[in-house]
Amino acid sequence: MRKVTINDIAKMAGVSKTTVSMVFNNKDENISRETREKILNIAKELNYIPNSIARSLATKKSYSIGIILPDITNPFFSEIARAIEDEANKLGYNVVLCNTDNKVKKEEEYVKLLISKLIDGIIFIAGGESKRSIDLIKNNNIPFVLVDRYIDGYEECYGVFCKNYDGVVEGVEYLLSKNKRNIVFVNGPKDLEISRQRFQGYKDTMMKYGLFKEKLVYESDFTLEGGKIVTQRIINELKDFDAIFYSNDVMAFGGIKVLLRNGFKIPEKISIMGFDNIQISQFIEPELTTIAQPIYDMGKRACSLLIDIINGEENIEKVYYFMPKLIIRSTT
Amino acid sequence: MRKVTINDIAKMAGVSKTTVSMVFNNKDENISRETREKILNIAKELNYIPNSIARSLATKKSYSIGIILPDITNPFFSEIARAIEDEANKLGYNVVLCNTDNKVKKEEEYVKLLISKLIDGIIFIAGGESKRSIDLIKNNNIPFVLVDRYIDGYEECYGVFCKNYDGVVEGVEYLLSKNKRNIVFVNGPKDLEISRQRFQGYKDTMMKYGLFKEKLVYESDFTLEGGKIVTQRIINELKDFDAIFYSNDVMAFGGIKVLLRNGFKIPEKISIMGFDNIQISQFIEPELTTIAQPIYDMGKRACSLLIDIINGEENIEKVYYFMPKLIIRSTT
DNA sequence: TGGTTTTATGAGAAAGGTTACTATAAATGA
DNA sequence: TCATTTATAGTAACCTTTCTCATAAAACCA
Repeated sequence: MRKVTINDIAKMAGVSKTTVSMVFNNKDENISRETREKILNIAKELNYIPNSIARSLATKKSYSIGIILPDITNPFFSEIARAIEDEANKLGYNVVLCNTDNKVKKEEEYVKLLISKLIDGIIFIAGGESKRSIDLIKNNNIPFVLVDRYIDGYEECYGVFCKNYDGVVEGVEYLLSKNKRNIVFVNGPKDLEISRQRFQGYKDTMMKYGLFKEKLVYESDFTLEGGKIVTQRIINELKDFDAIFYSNDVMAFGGIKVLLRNGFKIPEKISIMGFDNIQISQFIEPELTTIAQPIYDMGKRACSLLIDIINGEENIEKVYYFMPKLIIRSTT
Repeated sequence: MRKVTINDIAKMAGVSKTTVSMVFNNKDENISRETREKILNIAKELNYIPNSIARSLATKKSYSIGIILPDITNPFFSEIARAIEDEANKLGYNVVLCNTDNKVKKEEEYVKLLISKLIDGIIFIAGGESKRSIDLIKNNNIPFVLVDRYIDGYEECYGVFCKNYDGVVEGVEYLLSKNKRNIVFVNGPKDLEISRQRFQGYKDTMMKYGLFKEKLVYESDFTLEGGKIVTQRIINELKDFDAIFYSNDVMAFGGIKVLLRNGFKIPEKISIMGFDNIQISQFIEPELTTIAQPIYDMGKRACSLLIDIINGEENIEKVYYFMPKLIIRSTT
């Protein structure tokens, strides 16, 4: 049972395949109603599904975009991915998923793969100093959008980001206003620009009030497990601290767990602040106070921006900055 | 700056494109070392990336698989998707992501899309009575594997499932052993076969001890929000209940939250049991007692099974049943 | 040594399904 | 009747793979 092609339909309808193709592509202002309908009927009868691989080869467009991200299992990324996929689907594109585990090597391999598949564009959430991947994409003239993760030295790229610095400043100010003084900051991997930005927000604010101390700063890896481990270290090493600002929600979850297990009262004894506002942060108990990124909007915007670039729209805004905002819940 | 093709390389190397193609496909036992190396060098120099669309058209293989699931934002699915993607990548395939929100209409559209893209196979996590989609896939001879969600009347399909019935039985027995008697059961959408199976496990076990009561059974939709809502109803409507068995973890999270807010002590006053064992269930506080599905293994198996089918392997096991197991934590 | 058979190497062309450009025939209009 | 429009056909191109066939060199034999 061979697959039905445009040729079969042409033969059955007694017309050329050009005509059939035109009908399917709405370039049919010159086709008689009669012919058009005959073709459409035959197509439906045979359950014709166009071969978009062949179409892609001819048009050099695949109507697919790639999305490269560290780990779909991380709620922050799955929410972004969801937004991207929704928007892509709406605009007639589909999405190829690539998990990199923050490995630049994997990123590069995926980039090559995507290029070879004639992907129309890439949404890239970098896992590190991903310059080689970016260069590869650029050299092949593939439209791309960076999301969430800035890449140092590639400021001229299209991107959708969050004002990390301002978000953290707001968070720290809030903790201070609650009379917290020894605020621990759990940073993300420091080879990520977003980590540096978030940390800077913390440092500057603490400095401003003369409260900054090197020993209050910890680093972890944005994972649940990492949050647990670092929190255990904090408990062991620090005598007095009255708040922990985790630079993402996921680490905060791990941390809260360890703290509760160790008998710390939240928020009475110690306040917890997260960053991201992933969906579950309002479902755990106690609910997490956090700096909310508009995750869905960011993903959606990234996708529509990418498709604008693909379509060669004019006057595109190159970079979008979203403003995060403090959401006060029960951990502070 | 046109894209480099096999032709360019052939011309530069002074050979035919056949030769170049053979070199890249390791069908080169008949090519002299000299020629091979010349070709490889030129390719590297020009940063040649093969056009796999053209290759797909010629070979009728795309080395892509589609994964159709309700919502990537749901941790259960993102964990499965992650497993699938890992395995696919390992075997040289990539993955097209499709979120259906349990809408059969969306499923069908995606199926058509995937077929038109010459996808090599589909992993299908059904959102309902998805017979039309399945029929479409079958009629087009696309290899596919059902995961997690059984489809009534399609028992002969390839599939990777969990012994839902047995899992729930084990869970209920455990609750009973803890002297719980009024065990509420929160079922999933009843148009899903897995819901029916899980419910049956509950019903049979409760019946066995003469404890089954219609009013202890509730239905929700497997979402966090749904879990909250149904739990509020339970609190309002039932006077005495000493345990709630949620038929997935996500609903349990929503439920725990509502219960805690309403002053119920967990597990002292009421025990909570979930189903799935998604990653966060061990990170919330209190940690969730649940019936664990081997989620990663199931995804991995589904993918390798699919690729076996694609490769026409012989003697393939058609259906895999994974045995869930009780994991006792702090909510019971 | 000369001629024939193998073997190694690679050329050429078709096929895959579609689009896009050009050409042509028929119908229409002035 | 000629020019224009309308409707459709023909064909090249997209880039690979794959099959068949050709050629030159090497090996063989007497």
